[in-house]
Amino acid sequence: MLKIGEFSKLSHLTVKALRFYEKKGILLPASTDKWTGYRLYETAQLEAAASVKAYRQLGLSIKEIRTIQAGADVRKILTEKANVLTEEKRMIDSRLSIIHHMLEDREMRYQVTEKTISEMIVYSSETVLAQHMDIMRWIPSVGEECLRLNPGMKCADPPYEFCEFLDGEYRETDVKIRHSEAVAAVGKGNDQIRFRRLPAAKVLSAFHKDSYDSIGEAYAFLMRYAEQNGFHAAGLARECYIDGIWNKESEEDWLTEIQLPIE
Amino acid sequence: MLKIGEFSKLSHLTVKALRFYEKKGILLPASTDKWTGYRLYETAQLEAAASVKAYRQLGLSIKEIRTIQAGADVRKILTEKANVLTEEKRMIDSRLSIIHHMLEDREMRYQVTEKTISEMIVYSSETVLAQHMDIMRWIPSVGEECLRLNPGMKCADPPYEFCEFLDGEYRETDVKIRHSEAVAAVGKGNDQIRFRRLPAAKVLSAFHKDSYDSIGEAYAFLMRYAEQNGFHAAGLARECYIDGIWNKESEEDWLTEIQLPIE
DNA sequence: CTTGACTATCCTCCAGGGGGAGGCCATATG
DNA sequence: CATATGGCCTCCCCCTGGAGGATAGTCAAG
Repeated sequence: MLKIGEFSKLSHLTVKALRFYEKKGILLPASTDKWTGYRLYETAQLEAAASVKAYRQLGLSIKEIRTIQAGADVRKILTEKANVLTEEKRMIDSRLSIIHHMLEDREMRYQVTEKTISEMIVYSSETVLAQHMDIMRWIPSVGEECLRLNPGMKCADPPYEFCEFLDGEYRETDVKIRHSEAVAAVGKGNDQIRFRRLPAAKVLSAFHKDSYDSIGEAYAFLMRYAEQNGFHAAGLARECYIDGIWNKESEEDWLTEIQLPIE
Repeated sequence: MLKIGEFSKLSHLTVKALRFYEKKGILLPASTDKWTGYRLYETAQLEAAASVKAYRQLGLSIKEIRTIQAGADVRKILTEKANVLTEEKRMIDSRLSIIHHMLEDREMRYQVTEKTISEMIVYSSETVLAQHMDIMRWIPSVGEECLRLNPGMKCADPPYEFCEFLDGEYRETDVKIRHSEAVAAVGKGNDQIRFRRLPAAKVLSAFHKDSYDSIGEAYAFLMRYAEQNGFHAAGLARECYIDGIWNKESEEDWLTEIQLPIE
């Protein structure tokens, strides 16, 4: 019979771990001294200890080890664990790719996040604007017309509104643009305003805090980011206006989010 | 000014997380209502929220984010993180390899663990035995002779004793064998007994619980295991006797550990 | 005025032990 | 005989990044 310290040395498990494993019921001492409370192990238990240690080294949780000891299908648990590990590995690869991408970038101006936009109902309208800056006059007019068509119409909560640029390339003039705004329910459209269900989407998001003049950089950054980190664009980028001329005086404070649908 | 729920929806961070981030000091609300205690955020903080979210998606801890915000070198932190992630990935690859190896194995009789044997002093002796089973008579005689040479000699604590088989191949007769036992200090040797410093070693370990007749399976298993999971043998396998004829009657209860030095 | 939706604080829980406090037990030494 | 040391016991707090729940106060709409 071995005291816990001796068994600890032989099994290469810490005393703490042995006590913990007893509490969790995956490695019980062969007996316990009734007077002193000392845990007493037998050499034959080294095999069981090694088994626990092997499973722990594979990353199995205490609970999983317990179910295995209770007779659960080892293959099933291991297969599940392999799937989890494969998934974790993909995650790590993705993070590593992003970190390397960030390290190559000199300025580190943009922080890209991945998020999920849930499904919603939007109304959309398209037009061609002579100049990009006309956008801030055009959007309110669309909203007003839609409200005229659908009195009492409610916007979605949280509000969500964006523009897509339909030209394949960047243009300064004659910009073809589509505006969409999320609403609570489908309403009546016309030849310009069309209601539709916008499916849920995963997007890469970056915030651009500056005047619109330099917003092209944000687009470029996001596209490069997606390309270099294994994402595939699944639609046109969405431009969401957060702070702008309507609530901030200084152009430097304007805040715009670019969302690039992926997958 | 946005209440926490609104800001939560816009930032795609949960209310709980926002409160937690405030407590940790990495994302403070722009102001707090003195009467109600309500946290109030500004749209401009969406950028900061996105930054925190981006770092969290990279796996940075709260503390790391705080040091970055405090002006620490982002590149350094990211480089360290990349190293950690690379290490984790290697670990995952190793575990996956082991799991697949286990799943291919039909019986799953042996559990292999990796452990580190620390440096120690041993005395060794070699001989050629007519039969494998003679080993249990030979080992005690070596011990006695060593004790005669070094009266009062102390064995190491924990005890560690093993045999290596010096023939390149498996043999039933004329087995060339080396026995080593760890002791507290270097002693006097002779032409048969030699003291030496055994360096620390990483080993793969498997327990064989059965009579010695089938111990070849354990060796075979361990070798195949090492080969298929990217380990490289760095010495002869060590056979450590734990339970045997000296304390267990039934051969089925005999317990032997095989340790294969690696790296 | 009521009601339901938000918000606040505070507490517990998760995994796998690590670290340490405070106390009992056994052996070895002065 | 007295004590010093070391091993063992139990109990409690700590780490992460929040999630979930209890309870109470607040806000806006009908």
